[in-house]
Amino acid sequence: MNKDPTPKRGRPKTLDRDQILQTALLAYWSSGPTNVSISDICSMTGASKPGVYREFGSDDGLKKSVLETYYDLAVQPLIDILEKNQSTNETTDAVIDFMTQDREQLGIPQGCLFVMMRAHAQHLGPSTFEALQDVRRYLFGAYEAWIERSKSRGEFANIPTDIAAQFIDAQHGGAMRMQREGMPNDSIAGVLGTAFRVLVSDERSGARMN
Amino acid sequence: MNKDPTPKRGRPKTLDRDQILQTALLAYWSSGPTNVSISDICSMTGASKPGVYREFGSDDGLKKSVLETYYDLAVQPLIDILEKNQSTNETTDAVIDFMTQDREQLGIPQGCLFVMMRAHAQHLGPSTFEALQDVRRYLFGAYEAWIERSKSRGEFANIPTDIAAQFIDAQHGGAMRMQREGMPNDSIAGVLGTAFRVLVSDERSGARMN
DNA sequence: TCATTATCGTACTCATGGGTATTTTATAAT
DNA sequence: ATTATAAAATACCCATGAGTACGATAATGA
Repeated sequence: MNKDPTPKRGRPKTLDRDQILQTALLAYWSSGPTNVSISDICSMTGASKPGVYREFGSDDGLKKSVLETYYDLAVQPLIDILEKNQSTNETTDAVIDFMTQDREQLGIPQGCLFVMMRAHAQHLGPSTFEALQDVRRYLFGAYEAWIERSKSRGEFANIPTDIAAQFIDAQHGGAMRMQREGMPNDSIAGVLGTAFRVLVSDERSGARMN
Repeated sequence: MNKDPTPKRGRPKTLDRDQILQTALLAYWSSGPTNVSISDICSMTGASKPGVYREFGSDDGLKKSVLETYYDLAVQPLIDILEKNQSTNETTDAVIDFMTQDREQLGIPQGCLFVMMRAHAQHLGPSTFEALQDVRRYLFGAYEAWIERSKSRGEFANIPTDIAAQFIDAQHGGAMRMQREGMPNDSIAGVLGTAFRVLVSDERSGARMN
């Protein structure tokens, strides 16, 4: 991959930043962001503690970088679904499918690291907290833009945009918690289907009566 | 109150169990159940560490007792609202009012200890976890009984009872998270009002179009 | 008065976890 | 070859937090 375009002085780096990020991401995601220590990550990756600190500065710095990685991996795809210009019903269906994918089959942990980090925000350092707020802003921006577009097509119920965005966020958080608590994905999809029915404008409701 | 009906042998107990429970309850509730140590509680109450361990056995035992206290204080009142035989719309309004009370004014912390403990379940000991499952069962029992009663009066939408119960639980969790994140109570009430609209049977909907 | 009983609280142990001081080693530039 | 540079890792520091050993103390009962 990286053919060292500018060979640097000093001892060459052997620490694998990406491997640490991936390992930490999976560990935080499956065990909870506050249940994995730097030492744990070191023993999982074979890296040394000072190596990790040289690369990420602190626990806070590592968590922040992991959250950024997670954003690209799992949040942006959700935003992409919202930005694909489908009908409101098609979008809600696609969002439900996305949230209730079979994680076992995909080899990724249950739940959502972003949602977990929000629940543990008190335990996180300042830069992770900042990154968390950024992700929140991006996501709400995407929700609100989607809602506005839906409204302009007359496909959205008469709900203030900010309230509707909060509502969607709450359903997402609830679904991710249910998934972590072991609820089957089709039950979660049932709850989400019920919830999202409220978003569709009254003339069009009944289109999804599963 | 307690006039020592059977004066016991040995040095009389000076440790104030109730004071510790109340202090721990408030501390867990406002700072998060995993952000308060036994030592913290000792310095807040003036109790000694061995005293606390004599009384509650362990950190886990204390948290379990606190959760039981919290149940009586904040969960049972919600169940009481559900069991008061009002119309479905009256009940949802009462539930929304209950969830969006001005906590500042009442002198109690934002959010819900039960919801927080669920989010931090991985950090809790086995007996607290058991108690948590008990509370969950009681609450879901109350949700489902209320839904069934509503359905028998023809006031409830055509949603499977278990799915509807999960939906209500998700709205509760979302509302409590919003409150902790500083969202104003009337906005939270707006989200809840939107959400609960889906529960009312179609013939009757429109009764609450705030 | 003296034994018995049960609680009290100081002062510990032990493990964990974030973070670092220090020495060693591998490279590039002179 | 020698010097400068940057990264490597061992072995530590320090704070915190759960949990306890143990001697002191305050009551009852004989």
